[in-house]
Amino acid sequence: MTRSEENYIKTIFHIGRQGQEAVSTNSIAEQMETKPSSVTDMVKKLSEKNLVNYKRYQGVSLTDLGTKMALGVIRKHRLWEVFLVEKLDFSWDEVHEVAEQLEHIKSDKLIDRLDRLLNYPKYDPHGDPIPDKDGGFEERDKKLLSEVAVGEGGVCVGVKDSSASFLKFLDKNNIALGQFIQVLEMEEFDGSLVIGIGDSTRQISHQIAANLYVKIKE
Amino acid sequence: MTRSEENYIKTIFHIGRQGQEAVSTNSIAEQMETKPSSVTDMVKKLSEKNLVNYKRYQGVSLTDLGTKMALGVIRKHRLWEVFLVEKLDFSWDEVHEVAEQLEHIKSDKLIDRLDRLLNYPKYDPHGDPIPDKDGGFEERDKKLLSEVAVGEGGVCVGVKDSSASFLKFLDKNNIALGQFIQVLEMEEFDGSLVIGIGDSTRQISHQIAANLYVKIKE
DNA sequence: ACACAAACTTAGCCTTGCCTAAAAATTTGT
DNA sequence: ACAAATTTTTAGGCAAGGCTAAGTTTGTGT
Repeated sequence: MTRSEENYIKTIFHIGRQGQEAVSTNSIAEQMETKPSSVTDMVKKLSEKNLVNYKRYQGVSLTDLGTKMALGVIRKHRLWEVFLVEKLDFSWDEVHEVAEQLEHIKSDKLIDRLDRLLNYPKYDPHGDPIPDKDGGFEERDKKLLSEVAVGEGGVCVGVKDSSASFLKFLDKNNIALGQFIQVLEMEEFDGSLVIGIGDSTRQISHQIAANLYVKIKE
Repeated sequence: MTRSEENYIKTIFHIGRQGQEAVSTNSIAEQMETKPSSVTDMVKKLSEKNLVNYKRYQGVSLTDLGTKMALGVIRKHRLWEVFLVEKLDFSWDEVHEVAEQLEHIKSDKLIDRLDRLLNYPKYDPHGDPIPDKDGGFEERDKKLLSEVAVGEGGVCVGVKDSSASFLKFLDKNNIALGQFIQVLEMEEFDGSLVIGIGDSTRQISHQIAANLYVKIKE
């Protein structure tokens, strides 16, 4: 697979995750910052290589082979992200861009050894699961903070939006994975929350809460 | 610079090192396993970008800017090689291929942090010097084993040929960087040597000796 | 000195991956 | 149900980086 093919497959996988339907040409184009006509071209090529199912005007979905390839690229991406944070002290808002490049390096041995060096991590710095060698992975049992009942709380285990700006906001407000967050109040009017982190409390907008995943303590 | 441009610049640098003359189109083509006509095309492009000096039919040489770029790529290549050996337990015959891919990753922060992780190494696993951030590097004071006088010896500090087959041969014969090698005898007829390594002695061909660098003990 | 070989360049073509403009299919609103 | 809006595809082009075949230029041998 070429670098470009890998990027398409990966994008189709990501779009396909939220909504089992066939993925539309336009959504792929938008996500990849390219034009729909380019997507059509590539999708035909991927279809010939048996990586996607494609019928004109009907959108695409990954074949089993395509899914396996996508998981391979995602595994690499996320392992490199862990490497950058754990070994090179990158912050979690800096890793994506570089990992986008590193994910295309072709060497099974490299990625297996990297996995070992990092001690077989299960989640990347944003809390997303890292597929294993065979493509298996377990999504963590988690909930958006915006859906947690007042009075309850949980450990922060991931972010939905992993844009640099959101991640930087979290850093500024001392919110990080592993922290216990408690929902103290919820404002009816705009859905904003008062949350407790450690000894302090903070007010956060609904937007923020709707992009933070927590794991409820049973 | 594109990946391809980087490869050309790097190749021109390497060929230029042994013989200060302008580098010929054919030698570049041969080294890169491409055709001379392709080289001409690319060399024109590099010339327009002020990376090489080029006059039709007269060969090319790197400009200062080109040299700086070449050293940047070589720095990355060699640092990644150290990483692969030191952190991922690759053997020295396996690193080149993967480093050829990794050397094109674009991130200054990445390479500086990698340098730090590896503790600012001065030499790669084959004994070649690693340029620093500004392109400075010191070639080690060294001698080919084939040129060492009988009775003398030195510490093995590098290889001239770093092909996988040669490196594997050295592994098989327990020859590695850092080892003390003594020239015990030299056969007039074919230039082969009897050498001492640790407690044992071995016979090696002139070919082998002419590709091993040692540093003479003063 | 000059013919010929070797080295190099040019011309024209190919593939990949992208683009714009225009046509076709599908979906939507009433 | 059917015209309008939207989505998707097709057609035709472009730049990068390669290739082959056919010139040029340079260098060499006698």
